[in-house]
Amino acid sequence: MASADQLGEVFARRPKRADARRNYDALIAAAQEVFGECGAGASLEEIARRAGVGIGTLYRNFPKRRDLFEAVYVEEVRALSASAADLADRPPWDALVAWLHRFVAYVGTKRALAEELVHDSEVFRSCRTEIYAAGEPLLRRAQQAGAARPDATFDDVVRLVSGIMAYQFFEPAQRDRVLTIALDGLRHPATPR
Amino acid sequence: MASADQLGEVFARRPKRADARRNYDALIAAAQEVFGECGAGASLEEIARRAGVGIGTLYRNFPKRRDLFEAVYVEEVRALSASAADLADRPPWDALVAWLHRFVAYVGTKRALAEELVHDSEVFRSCRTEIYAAGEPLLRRAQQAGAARPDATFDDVVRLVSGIMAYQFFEPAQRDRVLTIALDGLRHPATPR
DNA sequence: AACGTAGCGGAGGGGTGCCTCCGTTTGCAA
DNA sequence: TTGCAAACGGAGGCACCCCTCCGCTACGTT
Repeated sequence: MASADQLGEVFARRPKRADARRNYDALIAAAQEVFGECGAGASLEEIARRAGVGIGTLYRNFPKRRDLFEAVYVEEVRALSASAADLADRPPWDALVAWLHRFVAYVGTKRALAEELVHDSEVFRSCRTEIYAAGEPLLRRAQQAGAARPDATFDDVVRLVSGIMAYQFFEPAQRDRVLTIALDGLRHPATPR
Repeated sequence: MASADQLGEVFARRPKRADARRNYDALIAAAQEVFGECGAGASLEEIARRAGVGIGTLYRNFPKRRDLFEAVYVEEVRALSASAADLADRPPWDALVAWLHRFVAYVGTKRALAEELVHDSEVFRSCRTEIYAAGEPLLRRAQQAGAARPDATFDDVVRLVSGIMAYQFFEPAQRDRVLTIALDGLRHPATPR
């Protein structure tokens, strides 16, 4: 499967020597932080600084800015994709909603990166495939059970939810209220009107 | 009213001499473009370049980056706020939906700016007030007519819609489909479940 | 038509980030 | 323990951006 290959390939770039791997991981963690705070244009030197390594080390591991994006991105996708498996035994609608809740955590960091990567990246496409492979069955199951409207595609749902969550909510209560409204729209059958 | 004062004040900064006003307007138009493309961190020199004026002219009109943000922002709010009046004679639900459609155009540019301005800006607060004054009656009217669920606040609706629209949709058809799902959630009475 | 001044533009100094290159350090295999 | 290849780090050259300053331009008034 193409997607697994791509993700595995990125993962395999991880260096083998102990100190090198430590630095590599520190860089990804720092990048996750800094990209989250400053967006995709964040300073690479700041990332190296925060990871406690020299700028040269950053460039050896990630020769291009995009390489760092991809590594961070893949890291998050792995976690998200893995979490879909736990939900198989829940009722269809609940499983979908629960997974979407995990999805939003991932969207938080993603926003800035995605805009950068979306243009043309094999890795981005693979990640997309990976996520869709994890989430789409949940939607289909909910639709077959009559819990979700049949005219929504999984892509629609992703955009619906991620858009809402990209906004900062100062009150968690409001975030849940807004998500509820959106999910009510998803739950009901196609608008009769 | 505080909000009108604030917006008027920004508007009054517009210079009087013909050539100066031309430049001022060109700068705002260019800024709208460039901020839209590059986000809030866009290069001011690029903006001046694209407006066809010297960098000095930019700085005379907008001494601080924030001043330019505010001017762009106010410009959009004026247009949006004005457009609410046209909708008074439409049926409640249709009026709300129509206004929200105009709202999304405004959100496009806003995204990056808002994050910058939200921190502490009198102007930002005024604009918020202005928009809410324009849109909230539309929601209330729809609620009173039984077309919109009563437990949604206007703030909820704003976040719901702006979040969705902040995403880039390559296909307009999909954008409409997603918006329909969300608005269906808004239309139906509170989830019985 | 003539003039005073508001407005113009862009050179230039200071700062920051990008990326390369190479002398030094260090993990690990023998 | 020793040796060497892999990995490190940061100095430095280049590019771009921010913002100020001042000699020049041209608008609008009289």
